Amino acid sequence: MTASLDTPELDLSPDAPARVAVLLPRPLKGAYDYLVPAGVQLERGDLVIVPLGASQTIGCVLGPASGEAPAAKLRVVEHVFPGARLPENLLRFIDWMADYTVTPPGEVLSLVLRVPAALEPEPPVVALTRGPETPERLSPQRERVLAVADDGFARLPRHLAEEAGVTSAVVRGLEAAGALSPVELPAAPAPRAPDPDHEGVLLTKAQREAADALVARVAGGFSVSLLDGVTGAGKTETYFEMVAAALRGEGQILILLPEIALTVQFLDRFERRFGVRPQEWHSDLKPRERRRVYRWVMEGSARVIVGARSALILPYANLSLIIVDEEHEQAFKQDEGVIYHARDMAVVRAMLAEVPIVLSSATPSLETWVNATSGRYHHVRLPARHGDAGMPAVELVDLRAAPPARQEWLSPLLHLAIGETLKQREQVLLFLNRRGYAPLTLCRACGHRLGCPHCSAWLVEHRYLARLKCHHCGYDVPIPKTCPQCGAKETLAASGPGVERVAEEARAHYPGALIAVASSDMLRGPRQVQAAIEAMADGGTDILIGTQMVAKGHHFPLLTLVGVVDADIGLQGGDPRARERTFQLLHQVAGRAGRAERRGRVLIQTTRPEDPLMKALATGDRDGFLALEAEDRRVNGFPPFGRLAAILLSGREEALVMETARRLRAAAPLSLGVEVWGPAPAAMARLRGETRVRLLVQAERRVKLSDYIRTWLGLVQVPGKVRLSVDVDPVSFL
DNA sequence: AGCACGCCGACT
DNA sequence: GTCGGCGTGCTC
Repeated sequence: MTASLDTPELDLSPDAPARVAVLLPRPLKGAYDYLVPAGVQLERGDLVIVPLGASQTIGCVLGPASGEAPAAKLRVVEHVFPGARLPENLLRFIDWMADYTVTPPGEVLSLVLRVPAALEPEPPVVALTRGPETPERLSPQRERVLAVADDGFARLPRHLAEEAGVTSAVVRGLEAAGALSPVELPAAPAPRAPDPDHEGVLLTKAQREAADALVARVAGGFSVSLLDGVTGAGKTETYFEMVAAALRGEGQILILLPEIALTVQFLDRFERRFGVRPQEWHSDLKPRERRRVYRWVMEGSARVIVGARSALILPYANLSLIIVDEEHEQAFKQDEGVIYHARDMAVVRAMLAEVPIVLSSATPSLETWVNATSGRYHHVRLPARHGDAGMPAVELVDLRAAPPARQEWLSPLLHLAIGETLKQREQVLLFLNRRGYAPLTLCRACGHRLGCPHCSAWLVEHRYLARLKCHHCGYDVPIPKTCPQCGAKETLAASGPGVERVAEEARAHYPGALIAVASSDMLRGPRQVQAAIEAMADGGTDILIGTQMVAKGHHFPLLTLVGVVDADIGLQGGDPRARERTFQLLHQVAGRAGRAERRGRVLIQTTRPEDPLMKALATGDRDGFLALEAEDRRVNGFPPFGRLAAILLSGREEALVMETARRLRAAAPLSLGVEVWGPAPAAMARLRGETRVRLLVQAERRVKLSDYIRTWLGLVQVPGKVRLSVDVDPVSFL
């Protein structure tokens, strides 16, 4: 409940009202000062309502006022939320994150205080029971309602009306007449805590050892562990033992997952192990659920929270363990608003809360791997399960030596393998990370290429929908009959393959086979995705052609052949991190082939089989690949051996954006160990009609990059029409 | 983030 | 002659 605080008389006596600094959830420079009403004691972390301009806002007390604001401006704190105090380690985390990401602290606070309604008491749910009165004349409708209500049970008005087959107006009328009485239903009880001993688990010896190593960190203060094991080695079961150990103690456990799409299976597994579902936190929660979970998080009664990256910034009353599953996933990077990497910030949060954190992956990010091999992180390895056929046989297919037929994309070798696999009545997965039919359409008469009018991107043909689409802004037009440049008829030709086009090729070659395409635009919504996955798992599909949505998670027992149609996608452009991403993705895709009893086979089509990345995929030498990449990064001063930040300028007026970028570049202070590159067109130089230019700051590890950037940006006036965003540790280097 | 103030185009 | 476009600046 909010305690109302009356506005005191202006007090000029020696014991004038205290002043506090209140951080507001807005991108303001710093905290604002407010007066504290007499008799009220405010502590750091208290949540309050304060006046701001014409309205009110929630805020968080940081401590004594700075005293910089002129006394005449000061206004008085209006309300305080009792029992809603942000813990000190969260306040320090907000500060740390704001500093590191070059964001106003108030903007970070706004991430924490996204659910102000959770601070109010939950609105009671009112049900109706039979009341003392009985109206003299009863309509048939009213009689039916009372007949239902006569059993004495309390019902929601909506349910009562439904059961009696009347409108809610009848129910309201009876309530007004006293024939029905309102009763408040008790608030939802706090969630049942997961039971660490719900189900005994049988772990292999290796899993037991790994679990013991993790359990030993519980309650031992801050530590970082990398749980490193191939898909199927049992990483989840292993860290569940650590969760169990933490549950036996006090405190809350946060499990971060890269995306909510994977959580359904995860929640099932959790429930099997611990008897109840954990609390979920993601963007799809309904407002009421969101309020509840938030409150339980703040009270400490939610013991285990599973969520996407935003779950990191909830006000846990007593955090005791953080787990980041699939830590290498890019989905942990938030790239709008406050730009941060949830995995990195999770490590900081663990440090400030003095609790252990586990990063789990089969293909760790280079940063994490370097930290683990250098001894900064504990490296807990989980070998493949005994008796598992393990990684499939991976072969590289040199597209230069044995190219596909003209206007086809599957090489003779791959076709041979597909034929053999189908003959064995086993399944094939063809992986191509390109939606649609063709990534480019060009005119054979004049050479014109069809691009998006708003973005610097080609329009992608979707033949199934008979449309051209921009995959970056949603621009979408029917496929034109004539060339928009020269007007020639029937000269537009598809260039390059997308999944639909590979499906066309497969249909032509294997007329009897059941062929399905899995890409986000062919499967609308989770239900269709689930159906496609089930069809594949049940053997109802012979050849599945899919984008990266088929790369992860799903187990297809009959799938023994994986063909990577073009392994070179993503390696163009020269972004050093693209290599790491490509390895992770293809390694993951390769892991779909084969299971316990049948060894899988993977054919990777590439024009560069001599590339160490491709060789490492073929030999399964992940650590060798990472070591090479790490060396390359070290030599070039790239992360994690150096620091990077990207500064993105965007706006509708190209000339102004360019001019501002050049001015900004010219103003960059000279500093030892810091280099500024650019301005250069951003990866997507035009996006949704805006010009985007970027500057890159590269610094030695010892340099405090955020300080440098803050100083620098303070020197330049950026016009309002130009948006500027800072991305510290960008995921893409270019 | 909201919200008010302030200078240039299409309307009663 | 006004109504209103959103660019700019402020909120303790």
